Amino acid sequence: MNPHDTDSLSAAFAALADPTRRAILARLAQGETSVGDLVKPFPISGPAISRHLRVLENARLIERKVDAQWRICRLSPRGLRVASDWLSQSRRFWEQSLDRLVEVLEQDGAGRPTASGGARAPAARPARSPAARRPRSQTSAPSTPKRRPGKG
Amino acid sequence: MNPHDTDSLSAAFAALADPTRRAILARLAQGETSVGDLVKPFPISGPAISRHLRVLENARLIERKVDAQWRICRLSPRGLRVASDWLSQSRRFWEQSLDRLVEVLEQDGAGRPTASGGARAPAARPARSPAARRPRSQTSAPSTPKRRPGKG
DNA sequence: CATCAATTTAACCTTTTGGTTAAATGAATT
DNA sequence: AATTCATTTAACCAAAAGGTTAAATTGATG
Repeated sequence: MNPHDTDSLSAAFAALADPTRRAILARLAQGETSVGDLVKPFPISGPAISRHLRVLENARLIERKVDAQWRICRLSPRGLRVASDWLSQSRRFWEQSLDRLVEVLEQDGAGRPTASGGARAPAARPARSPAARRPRSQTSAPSTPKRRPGKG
Repeated sequence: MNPHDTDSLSAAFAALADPTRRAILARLAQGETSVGDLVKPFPISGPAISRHLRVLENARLIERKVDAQWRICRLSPRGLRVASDWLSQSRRFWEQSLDRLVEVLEQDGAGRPTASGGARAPAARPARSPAARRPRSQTSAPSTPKRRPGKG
């Protein structure tokens, strides 16, 4: 997850988050088409579709070529691959994480994480122990301001 | 693509489109955590994170359980699976489509879609009247024949 | 019970998004 | 040159998104 990828990932997911755009992509999966033909099946105006297409293009999900006065749109594998790769990798990773979690929960339901070996699944959590649960007097610093620092 | 799936797909992709939320997910992949701990690494306020968490929850990407005054967040496989499945399926489909397209382009540049098995890749194009408007050979004839959109 | 601590809700603000219609651009036809 | 068609840009608007601070809520504790 380089900062570079972050950007294009965001663009790809944002583009995919819109049903109209997904429908456009589905249509393009059947073959390249002109903008005008893409407009037809939708109840929204040409300019609206034009902007959806720009979003898809910026996300590298489609490409356009010029054919006289027509702009022919077709799928582009790039953006899709970026998103797909991120997702499948994440999923694999998360599922490992979830597996570890399940393991831990099964083998000791009372739930003290055993910070070593088993799993760091239940990782950071307010330390709650049989004997101790004091969010207040952890050390001797009771002067915590109620208001969060924040900025203006 | 039922309307039901459409909705949750949109939610999942929209949730994934934000880098902060992806960072939260990455953090949760290392183990469940309290909201407070999730806030720490980010330069934004608690309420902001809280809202990100709600978005993730609505997208079924995380779940929360209550532990005293803490809300413990953990990954949820559902939303991720929805998005991942959609993407990998789409990708497979699109790649077939792109393959067919390449095939067509390679085997006959003049573009006879061969509506049979070959590809309906160049599918819908501005269908003009049969003999209407052919682009009379433009001044600087490019190598790729400027056949008018619409079947060749 | 008073109070602290963790989190959410409320109210507000600014930017982005998705839509509209009207005008502009560019290519092809006449 | 004028017209027509395909598409984009411009200007505008309403709703959504993401952020902030202040206040409310809920649980634990002395």
